[in-house]
Amino acid sequence: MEKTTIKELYIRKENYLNKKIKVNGWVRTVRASKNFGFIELNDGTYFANLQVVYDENLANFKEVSKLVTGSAIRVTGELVESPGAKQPFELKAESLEIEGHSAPDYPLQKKRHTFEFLRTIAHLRPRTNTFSAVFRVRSTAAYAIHKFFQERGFVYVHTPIITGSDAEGAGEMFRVTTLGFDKMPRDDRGNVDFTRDFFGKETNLTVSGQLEAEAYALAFGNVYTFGPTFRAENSNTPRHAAEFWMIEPEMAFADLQDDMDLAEDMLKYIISYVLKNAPLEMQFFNSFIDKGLLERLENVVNADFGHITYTEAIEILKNSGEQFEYPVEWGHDLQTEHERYITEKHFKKPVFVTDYPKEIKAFYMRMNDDGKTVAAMDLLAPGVGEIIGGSQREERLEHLGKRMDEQGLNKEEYWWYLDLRKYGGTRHAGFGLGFERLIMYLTGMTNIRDVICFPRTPKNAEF
RNA sequence: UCCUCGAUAGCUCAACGGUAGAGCAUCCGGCUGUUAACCGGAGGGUUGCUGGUUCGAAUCCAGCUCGGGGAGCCA
Repeated sequence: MEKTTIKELYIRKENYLNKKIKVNGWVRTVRASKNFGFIELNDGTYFANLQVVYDENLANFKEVSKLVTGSAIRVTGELVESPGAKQPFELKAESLEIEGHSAPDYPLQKKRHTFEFLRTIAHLRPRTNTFSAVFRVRSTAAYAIHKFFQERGFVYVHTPIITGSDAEGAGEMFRVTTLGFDKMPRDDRGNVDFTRDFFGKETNLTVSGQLEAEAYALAFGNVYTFGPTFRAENSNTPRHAAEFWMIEPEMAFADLQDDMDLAEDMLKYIISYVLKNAPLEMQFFNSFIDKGLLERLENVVNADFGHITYTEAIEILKNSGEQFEYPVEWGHDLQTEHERYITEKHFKKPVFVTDYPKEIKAFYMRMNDDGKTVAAMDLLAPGVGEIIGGSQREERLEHLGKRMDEQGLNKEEYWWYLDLRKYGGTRHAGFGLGFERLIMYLTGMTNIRDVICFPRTPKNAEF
């Protein structure tokens, strides 16, 4: 007999009622009496458990009554209407095989756990309702991203994980080496001799696939990356991880406005897709994690995102009458409190802030005609702050070289990046979306460690 | 890295200078329809670590470790 999922039973119970079925799953709890008992069974496909009723007719009745939470079992029997009020049906067990016993010290109990504790058992937490929902939504959102870009003809590019550029400018990097730490080869001046290393040069884990994506955009037109990214920053916040996933589209023959249009379309598409394809999970989050979640997401889908320049943002903040901890002044980067005011209080919806002073932005962003600002955009969203950062790239070789000089970058190391401007350079633009931050936004989860299966953060690489 | 709060049984918490407790979980027993089942019993602790103050420290003080929240860096 073919096995059935518990989700299938709930969705199409009329197909199974009063018929013999077979299910697999893990025991959530056992309520045993002298001559019969109940098992709450969960197979990871649905929030609701399947109530299994068993009695002395089971060959292994005594053993079943002693099952410990967490045990893996297979049950065959008839699905019948339940006399109990709390479930529409139940499985009357005819045979129950114990696939894997659980030890008595199984750490998950049927009562509520803190997320902090569950992080210490990251290998078991996917068996809880919350994490079951989080990682199903994560999977759905990942699919939605591919679907969005593929439907628009974007080419999926796998940029390297190991990079030879040691200054992509996006943050501290993890070094990749096969050199032994106890006897590092040294050159004449006592520096580590990387010519003896595996790649013959210093290499690191990537902090961004953007530069490589630009090369492919200037061949395919529209491309996107979607892969792991690594930052060695000592960031101890609920929004940062050392290993995370990032989506980086890049479009040739596109300017900043095209870039923002794409970002807005993409966000709305993903949200709509997840709302439609993971409705149970989204209702769960709305009920137990974040009461205003569905309303907020539906607003985002229906709202036209706000657009202001950095200079306008400074004016709004100065005229707000708010007392900010950090002073508002043209030329300083917007602080978290400033971003929150703009998106949560002033606009009450996602807002693109554009045209930042060149001093506070990366070298590759395109210089505006005013000579003071660059064609950058940050998308600020209520609740999570900066969710997307992007720009139109500097395609003019002279301007790019000047900016690299200003920021003290070694142009020789970027020879191939500069070549892209030399051989048929075009207007082009792109952005980066932190996948985990998107998942946080979609689920209402407030800690990035709870939307990554096995999160890597400073002092934490267990599992 | 800075600021701030915290760490007591497997989990969630109480005890706040005077004998370390409860609920759940676990183990044993009872119970013929349970619903975070119920009833009875049992085991379970170097109170994060190190030092100090005190007749006496889970409790007060210092340092350290780890964790939460906020900030910076950013996605």
